[in-house]
This record gives sequence, structure tokens and C-alpha cells, in this order.
Amino acid sequence: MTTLAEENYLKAILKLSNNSFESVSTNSIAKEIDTKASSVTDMIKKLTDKNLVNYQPYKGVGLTKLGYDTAITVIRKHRLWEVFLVTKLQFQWDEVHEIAEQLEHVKSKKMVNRLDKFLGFPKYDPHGEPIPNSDGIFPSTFSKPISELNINKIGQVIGVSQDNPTFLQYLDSLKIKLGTKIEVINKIAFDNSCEIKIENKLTHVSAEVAQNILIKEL
Amino acid sequence: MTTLAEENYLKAILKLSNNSFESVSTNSIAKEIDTKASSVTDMIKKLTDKNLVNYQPYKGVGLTKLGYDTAITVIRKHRLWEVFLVTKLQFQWDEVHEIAEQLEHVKSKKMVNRLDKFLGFPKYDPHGEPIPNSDGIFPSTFSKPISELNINKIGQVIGVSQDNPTFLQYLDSLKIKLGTKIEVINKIAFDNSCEIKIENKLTHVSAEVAQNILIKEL
DNA sequence: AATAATTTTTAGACATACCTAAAAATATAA
DNA sequence: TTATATTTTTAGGTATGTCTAAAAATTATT
Repeated sequence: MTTLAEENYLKAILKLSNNSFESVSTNSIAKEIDTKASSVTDMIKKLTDKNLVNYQPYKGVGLTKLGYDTAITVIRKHRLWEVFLVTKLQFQWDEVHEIAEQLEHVKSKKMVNRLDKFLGFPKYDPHGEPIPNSDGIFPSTFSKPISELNINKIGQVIGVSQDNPTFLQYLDSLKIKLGTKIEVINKIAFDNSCEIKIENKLTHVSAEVAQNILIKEL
Repeated sequence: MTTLAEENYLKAILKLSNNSFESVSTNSIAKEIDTKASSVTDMIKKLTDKNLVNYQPYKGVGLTKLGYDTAITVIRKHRLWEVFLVTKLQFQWDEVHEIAEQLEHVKSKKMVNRLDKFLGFPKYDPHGEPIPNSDGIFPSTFSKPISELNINKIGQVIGVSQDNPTFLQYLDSLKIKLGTKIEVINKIAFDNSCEIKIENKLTHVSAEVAQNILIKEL
């Protein structure tokens, strides 16, 4: 059984290794979870004893299969709870991270799978991050920003890559929310801004905005 | 900020004092949370420093206003999550306690109040226990077993006071679930069993069963 | 009221998860 | 390649929350 602290280390290693088994440095982990390098060394020894990571002193740590699976489970729970908070409890996209950090450690495989079903087996969380299924497999289609959609193609909003409240309010005013369908009408090469169509209404958004709205192509 | 362990002690004291400020013994707390008396003494000192309990060595501990409010908040969360698990995630009444023990420690006042609204401001959890509102006030009407309902009166099922799987399966077969309306037709003095009417169908249940189905009188 | 039994507290340890400061290993630069 | 800088580890310490064993206080019994 993994503790809360152990799960947070596994999550950090998964993130730093770009969802792989590659090894990462002690210092990078310390920065990621805002702790000291010496604390990281201590914890890595515990994770090694539990067969969750492979560790070679001075050479870095990488996840084992067991560690990887455990980390993926935590990520899955985090993202499902974020979907719950946004779609069922009407939270804003920027308010859910902290609460999901707590909920992700609740242990009950059955509950997670029931929650997944209750939410309609979502493939992305409100930040556009993919949600692994109960076998730990990520969805095959990936999210991309509007700015990468070709002209005349339509995408459906699955999240945002920035959650500054001002930005979210601006999206509200444009009637852009989860599930909104957006068609790219024109891309202005000069400043990388985009002309887009939302519910048959034309709008113009800056490159900054276009890069931070995540869609899945339809 | 209270820790998980502190919250569990406050819950135990609230329960042992029958939801009051009365003081309770060190030993009774140790039994309730399955720990040693010496551990209880240690923790009580910490709770005293945080102004959560009043403590006189060898004389017992009682909750302060702050401790009482904190404990009520935890109870509220526990019961709301139980309702969520049963009504939204289709768990059985006997499966939810352990999971709710984890969820009750998640900290976010906003989330709890949103959850309450999402669930339709339920007044009782699936075990028939009353749920305090966001001001910590318990519902004014109390639950009672069917056996205490007078003849020709109708009650609505709000929970069960026993969650043995066999019992729950039996209730299923009688078409008794949360919200079911039950009328008491006759009470047999000989063995305290009851004749009841469910959806215009007459059934006979033993005293044992009648005592364990909790209703609110309509 | 004195003794026995029980309850409660204290004293001293242990595990987890963190810290600082110093030592050791590795990487970089002259 | 030797000196310097950086990274990582070790050594020793702290706070939380638990434990056992022994001491102290309270309650019950004769």
C-alpha cells in the first residue's frame, strides 16, 4: 500500500520522465515537489525497497512497471475528479486542481471505475489532459491548441492550457466552454491570430488565446 | 488546520458524548478508535493546545465550541459522501462507510456545499443518520424505525440501521429502497411483527426487520 | 480507612517524512 | 589535468502519531 507522500513522488517522476521509464535527477524531483534534495534521496530509498523505482546512487531514478502503474492510477483519479468538480459541481477550470490533489489519494478501485462510468467515460480533463482508462491506457486521439487546427476544420473544446481567471472570464464572454464546437475560418500569418466561428458567429482571437484553447479535432 | 488523526479523535469524542459537550473518558476513546490509552492522552494534549477540547487530567475530555463545530463538519462530509456513493455511484448501503472515511477528510468548504446542492440537500444518509446543514444544524424531524410508526401512518424510507448484506438483499426482494413509502397496516403484539403496505401490496415483516428500517413519518 | 483493582499518565522508543549541515561523488572550466 | 562548481548522499535532528512498560491517581472492595 502506497502512502500519500509516496504517491506524490511517483507522480512527479512520471511527469519529469514524460510518462516513461526514463530516469530523472534527484534535484529535478526536489524542484517539482518543492522539497530538499536530501528528502528526495530518503524517499527514493523507500520507493526502491517497495519496488516502485529503479535507483542507482548519483545516476537518477526511473519508475518500475509497478511504479508506473501506480502513478497512472493516481493521475487517472486526479483527472476524473477534476471532471466531476467541473461538470457536476459547477467549479471553474482554475479552481479544481487543489481539491483534486486531495481526492486523487482516496483508495477504492471500484469507486474510481463507478465514477468514470457516472461521468460518461470522459477522455480528457478540463485542462485538456488525457485520462487513462481502467487498464491505464491513454486515449488514442490527442488534444491540440486551436492554433494548430487547419483552416475550415472543426474542433471541440476539451480544455484550456492556462487557467488564469481573467482568461477564463474572457472565454465565458466568447461563449466558449467545454464541448463548444469551433471552426477555424482563417489564420492570420502576420500575428498568428485566428478567425473562428462559434455557433455560426464569427470572432477573432489573438495567437495567445488560440494557443491556450485545447480541442480535439472532429 | 486539523490533521486527519485529530479529526478522527474529534469524531470519536462527539459520538461518545452523544453529540454534546459532555466529557468522556480516555479509555472509551481508546476503545472507539482502536488505539492505546497512552496514545489518547498524547493526542488530547495536542487537541487542548489547539483549543479543540477541554481537558482535566484524570477527569476526562469534552469538546469546545470549536472542536464541536469541527467534528460536525467532518460528520456532515462523511454523510454527504455516503449519499453520493449510494445515489450517484450505485453502491450498496453496506459498502460506503470505508470510502466515506477517506472522503470526509477532503478540505474545501465550497466543495462540500456544492456537493450538498448537487445531491438535493439530503436530510439523512443511507444509514438513516441525520445530515447537519452548512450551519451545522441537524434536521428537525428525526428518523425512527417502522416498528415505532402507528397503524395507518405512512413513512418514507431514509435508511437502515443494520447493513448486513443478507438483510439488504431481503429488502431488495421486498422492493424496499431509499424513498419507498410504507404504510403500517397492523402490528402484531404477540411477536412485534408488522403488516405493511408497499405500493399497494401487503407484506408481513418480522420485528427484527421492522426495527432496522428507518423512516421519516409523512 | 486501608488495600486492591482499575484507569490514566509519564517516560522512553519507533516509523514516517521532513529538515540542515557536512561529506562525497560527479561535472565543468581553466 | 587539476581546480572549481554543482549535484547527490550521509549524518544527525525535528514533529507527528503511534507503541510498551512503569508510575501515579482514582475508584472499588473489604
